[in-house]
Amino acid sequence: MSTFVCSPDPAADFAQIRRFNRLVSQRIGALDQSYLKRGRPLGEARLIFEIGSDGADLRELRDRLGLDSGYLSRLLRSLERADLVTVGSAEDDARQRRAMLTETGLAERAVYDRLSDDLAGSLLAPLSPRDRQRLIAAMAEVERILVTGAIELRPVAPDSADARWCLEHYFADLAERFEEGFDPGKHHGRGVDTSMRGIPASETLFLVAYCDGNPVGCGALVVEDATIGEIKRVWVAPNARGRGLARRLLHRLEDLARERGLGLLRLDTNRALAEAQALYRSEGYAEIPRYNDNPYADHWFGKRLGDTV
Amino acid sequence: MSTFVCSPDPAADFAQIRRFNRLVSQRIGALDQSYLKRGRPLGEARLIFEIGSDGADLRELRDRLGLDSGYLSRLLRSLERADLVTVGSAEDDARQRRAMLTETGLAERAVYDRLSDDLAGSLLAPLSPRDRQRLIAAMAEVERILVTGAIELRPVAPDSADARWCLEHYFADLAERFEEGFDPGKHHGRGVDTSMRGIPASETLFLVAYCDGNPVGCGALVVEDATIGEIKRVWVAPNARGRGLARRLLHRLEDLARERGLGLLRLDTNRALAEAQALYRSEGYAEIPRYNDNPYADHWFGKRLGDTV
DNA sequence: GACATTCGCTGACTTTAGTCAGAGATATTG
DNA sequence: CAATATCTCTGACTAAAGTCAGCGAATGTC
Repeated sequence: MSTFVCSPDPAADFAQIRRFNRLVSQRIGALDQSYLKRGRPLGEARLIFEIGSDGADLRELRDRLGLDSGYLSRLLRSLERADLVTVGSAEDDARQRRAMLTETGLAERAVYDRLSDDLAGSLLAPLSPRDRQRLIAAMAEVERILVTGAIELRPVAPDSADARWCLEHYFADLAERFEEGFDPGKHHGRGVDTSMRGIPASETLFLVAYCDGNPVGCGALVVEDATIGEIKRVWVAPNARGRGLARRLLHRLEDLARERGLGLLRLDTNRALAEAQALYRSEGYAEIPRYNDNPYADHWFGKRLGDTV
Repeated sequence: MSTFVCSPDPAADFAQIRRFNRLVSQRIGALDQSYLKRGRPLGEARLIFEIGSDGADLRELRDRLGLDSGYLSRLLRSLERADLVTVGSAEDDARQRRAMLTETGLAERAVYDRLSDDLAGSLLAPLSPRDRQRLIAAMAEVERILVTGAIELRPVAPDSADARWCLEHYFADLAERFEEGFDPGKHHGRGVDTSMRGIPASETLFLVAYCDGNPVGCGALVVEDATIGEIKRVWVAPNARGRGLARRLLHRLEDLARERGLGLLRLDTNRALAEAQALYRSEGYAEIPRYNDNPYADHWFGKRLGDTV
């Protein structure tokens, strides 16, 4: 692998991206549109697609498609008239409404699915098997990296809904992976527990990684005193793994620690979490003696900050 | 490199393509649109972009953007009113008209160019240098393969405008590459000359490779008698090289020869054309003694058909 | 030179997309 | 229970996109 990582010519990169954008929106965008129309306004077609087989709340549809409330209402009326959709009230809140596809609507959606496959097929058809394989691989790569770029880290309150959501999944993951199982109530370090046992929130910085508004990972920095911080709860959702997100979270937490003037970061980890240990070692964390009584911890790591600033 | 070339699961490939389409049209298409609007209807913006710095015939614009004649006219009127475009008659045919950007229009287009770069930059900005490099490479790969897939081979009359266009460029290429230069008048084999010197067209099958309607390569099969054919004029435009197009042309010509029941294919080539020789050898052509008096030929190749059928 | 054809233009039209204000039903809060 | 907020729907609107028939000028054809 070559050692220089920056492209020698940013203008060439831009040109490549522009060519790509142009080609893809021409070839795929245009085809997509005409394929998906089926003699129906595009807005309605997208709606059928987006409602999906399980139905969807109007709120959700508006958010996802970026539609005006009135406009969406009108589109749904039109689809109702065509007997493709029914709109009913939600059970818990009669103000909210939920759109469902009818039998006919489901059939229509199935057609869209097939057309979408046809489109994919039409891209692959003229290619040699070798090129097909390469195309798929390159598309997967583009997708992976674009999605990676769209993930952003935001500080949130440790007791916010998104933080809670992440922690629940984190704990469920741990319960599966630890040989001894995991019970979040058994040990509470300082801060960042779902219960938050009285530690002031200002002492805990909680980051959530969002992709298109959905949380896909988290990480916390617990400020223990003026010089020492603890890294906790670094977790990445299964569908977001393989993108270096854990490392990104770790870096950001370290940056935050440096901003606060902390000189030492510590963390503990379980023997089952091999990748985590590898990550910490590769980031300059060295194994240190036990510094807490976490029953689930098998290894303790520490890293001095400041020297790398 | 793995030996199996077909993906084990076509449905997974389709799913990958659909995910890609979705992501790209969402992320790039949407951004593109909002970037390119600049408070102007999208149609007008695209038009400014498409007219380009050299101007464009209305015919061409309609084809490229898929616009109705009346609609295009109206869009241009609107741009003329804004002093961005002038529409004048073509020199040779006063019915045809040509749109040109004014000073202001050119400036406007430059802004679009810059915005397009900004968009590219916004995709790269959040990425690590390593991911940037990978993204560019993967985009280039997707582009290369998609374009390759869009190239189609069509039989045309050897004296058609497109065939002539290819041959002119082919001859110009040869003149540059042959040590001894090249004068198409000096030698005329049977068929396929620009002049066509009286050889019945039915004896010559001429293929042109088209990409988006533009010729990007050619190749001919001259049927010499009931059993022997000659491959001639295999050429690929510089901007379409590196996609295996020459091989594709050759394969198609061989298929045509087989359909006609020919048993032997021959061809000659100049010593300067090393890649061509490599191609022919890799396709099973073996060097044979001189069979014609072409003054530019240094090597003669032959391949028996039938055994590979 | 008459005739048909091509090319772009205009007028009249429809459809699609999108916006905004307010009405009406339902839920939440004090 | 009243006030307030939330959610969806309707009516009235605008802008953009697209379609179609026919006109008139320029060109090619017989």
